[in-house]
Amino acid sequence: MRIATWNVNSVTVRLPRLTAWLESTAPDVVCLQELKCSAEAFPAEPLRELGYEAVISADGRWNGVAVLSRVGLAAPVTALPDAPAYDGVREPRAVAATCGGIRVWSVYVPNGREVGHPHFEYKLEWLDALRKAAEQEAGGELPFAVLGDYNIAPTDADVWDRSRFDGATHVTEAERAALAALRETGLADVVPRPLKYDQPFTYWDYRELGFPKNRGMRIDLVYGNAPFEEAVSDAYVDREARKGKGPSDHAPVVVDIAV
DNA sequence: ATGACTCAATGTTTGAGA
Repeated sequence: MRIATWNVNSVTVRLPRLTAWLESTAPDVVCLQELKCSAEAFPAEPLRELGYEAVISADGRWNGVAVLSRVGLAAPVTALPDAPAYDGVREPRAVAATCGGIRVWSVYVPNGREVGHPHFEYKLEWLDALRKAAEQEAGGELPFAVLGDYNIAPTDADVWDRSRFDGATHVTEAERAALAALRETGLADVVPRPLKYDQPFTYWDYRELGFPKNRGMRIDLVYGNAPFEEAVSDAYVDREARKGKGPSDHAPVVVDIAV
């Protein structure tokens, strides 16, 4: 089975690239983030024509997540239990489903904006809610993984120049401690191989030639439990999908698993 | 070449992304 995660930065704008990528890559399950559309505007029909069912959580302008599957969608969940609200709103940042014998969550972790900003506290609280949800599922026999845009670089090697990140979000001890707590539920970081260069970056800023200069970050992660991790046969970042006209600023992470 | 930001709505500017 082939499973992928991709922050598409607007599923409506990216639809032509998404459908072409689905046809060329042929994943069985895809976790999407940053749909940036209402539930009504989600392009369910063109995806169905390619054989994919979808479970989504979306409410308009920002955020929005989905799981696409062509191997079944069972036991869908469309919100993270006990997720904190921000400005009084519970944002659509997590969905789950069981697809072909694998339990997956698609997550879009809050950005945090700046250290000390209320959004940063929100990020940490949201990650704690995710940890509690993972505790319920990570210990089972079923292959289980939380895939998505975590907005955290797990190590200093996961950013292109650590000295540029002093005082910034995405690299702090508090954020990395939240990731460590998530791993302690029984999950491991499935690190993909890069197709070029040494580091498997998954995001490059649109500005200032970020991609051509490979000024990237690894912030799109696959956290799998033992049955999942032990079945992984390959994992890579599809940087080809970041090239050309009109890409997302994130590249997909693709995992092949012997299930 | 991989090329100098992009997206959606609050819409001709703003907020967010990271």
